Amino acid sequence: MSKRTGVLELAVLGLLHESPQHGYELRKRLNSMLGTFRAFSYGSLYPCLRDMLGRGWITEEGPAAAGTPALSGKRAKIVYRLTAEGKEHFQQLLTEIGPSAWEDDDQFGVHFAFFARTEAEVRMRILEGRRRRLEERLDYVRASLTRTRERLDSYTLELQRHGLESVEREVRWLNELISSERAGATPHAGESSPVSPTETTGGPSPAASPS
Amino acid sequence: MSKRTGVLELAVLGLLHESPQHGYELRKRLNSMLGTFRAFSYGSLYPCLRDMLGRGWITEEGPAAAGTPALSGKRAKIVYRLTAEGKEHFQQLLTEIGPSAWEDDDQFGVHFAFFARTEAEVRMRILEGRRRRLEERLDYVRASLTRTRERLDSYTLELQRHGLESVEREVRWLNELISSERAGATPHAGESSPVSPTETTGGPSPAASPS
DNA sequence: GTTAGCATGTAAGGAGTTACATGATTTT
DNA sequence: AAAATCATGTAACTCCTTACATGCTAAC
Repeated sequence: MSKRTGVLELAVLGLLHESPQHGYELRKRLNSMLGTFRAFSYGSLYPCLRDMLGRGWITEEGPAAAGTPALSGKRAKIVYRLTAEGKEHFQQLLTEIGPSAWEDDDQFGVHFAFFARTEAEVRMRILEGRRRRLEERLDYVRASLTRTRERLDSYTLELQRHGLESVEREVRWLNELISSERAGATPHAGESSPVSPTETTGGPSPAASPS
Repeated sequence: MSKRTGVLELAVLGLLHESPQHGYELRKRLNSMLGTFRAFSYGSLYPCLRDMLGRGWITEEGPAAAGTPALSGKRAKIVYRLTAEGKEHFQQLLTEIGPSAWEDDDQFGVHFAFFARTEAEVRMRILEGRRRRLEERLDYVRASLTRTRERLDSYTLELQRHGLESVEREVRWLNELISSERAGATPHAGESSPVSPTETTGGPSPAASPS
């Protein structure tokens, strides 16, 4: 009984919620959705699918059954489809959020990726929890930095500075998101929001290295 | 034969290179040095120390032996000290860098933290390797983004944008560092170079803009 | 004299990767 | 028909965390 409480499961549930897929495609969509944020390998995906199958959240369809028509020739091997239990479990995971949804970088990232399916109230809780968490981290690191500044060489100091700025940027990003959420009930719910290619959009970006 | 090729070992070697310490203190210095970048627990530190002991890179001194005088009452339990082999191994790790030194976020971060002890040529190799790696990632993600943009909701898109900007920012940071290195800002090359505790140290600090 | 922090450890396990093994289908 | 890519999977291993167990010492 492996526990599988990881991010992968949530991500797979979310992707299969959109449409049934087979493993190979799933992995590509997964890594493409998460962008620079994270990447998974087959060695974790397939065992995860097997587990989810065992729990009844998904079913698999062999190559014989042709469910969806209008698909070009490509007949994939095994198509995984979300069950009713799977959908329910997904919604539960999205709603019953704990601190890990903002404490853990990965968890937060995946939760954020599915914000379009998340209730506004829950979104706000996650964004604010995340912001609080990062501000605590900033306080702590800044404090220990002022205590030990003189003992650090300039490269280490530079690493610290860059790290701090990364986190500060993420906080600013969260601030904007939170304002946006408060202002427009659901600012972007629809399609094709223009990602402004405006040259200088400030420049957030924390990412840096997750812990 | 546990392999222990991780970042922890390198970091511990580097910290013990400065001065002998006991585990508890080591862990605090570790997490304070790495700042927002990373954190370790005792559950990984102590086994690591045990391993390094077995390999002869460090020795342990019980509370009986009072090596350094002029220490206030605080008699710590076990003090770990780097051996000659340990020092050699550390220098080797810093010099014989492979791609993992720039592919892996953690590895890069810890290597960077010890740049003050790293040869200028090796520093440059790591910085440029890292930059190339990030630019490849940018290309890849940007390409797959333009292919699948319309299929993503606005939150997912926002996550992508934020991630991309994060990486772009790190590339700019690397650019500044590389320029700075080329300009010959090498602050210290040899042994026991005094790190000036000057408040607003110019140092090798590439960022013209003060934080 | 009890809470808080210092100090050292271990067992169990979580979450994933790498490298391998295997075969089908498309492209060149 | 060879090469590339699609597609599925497994075994072994890495590296670290959590939770626990245990005591010492300083502060209130």
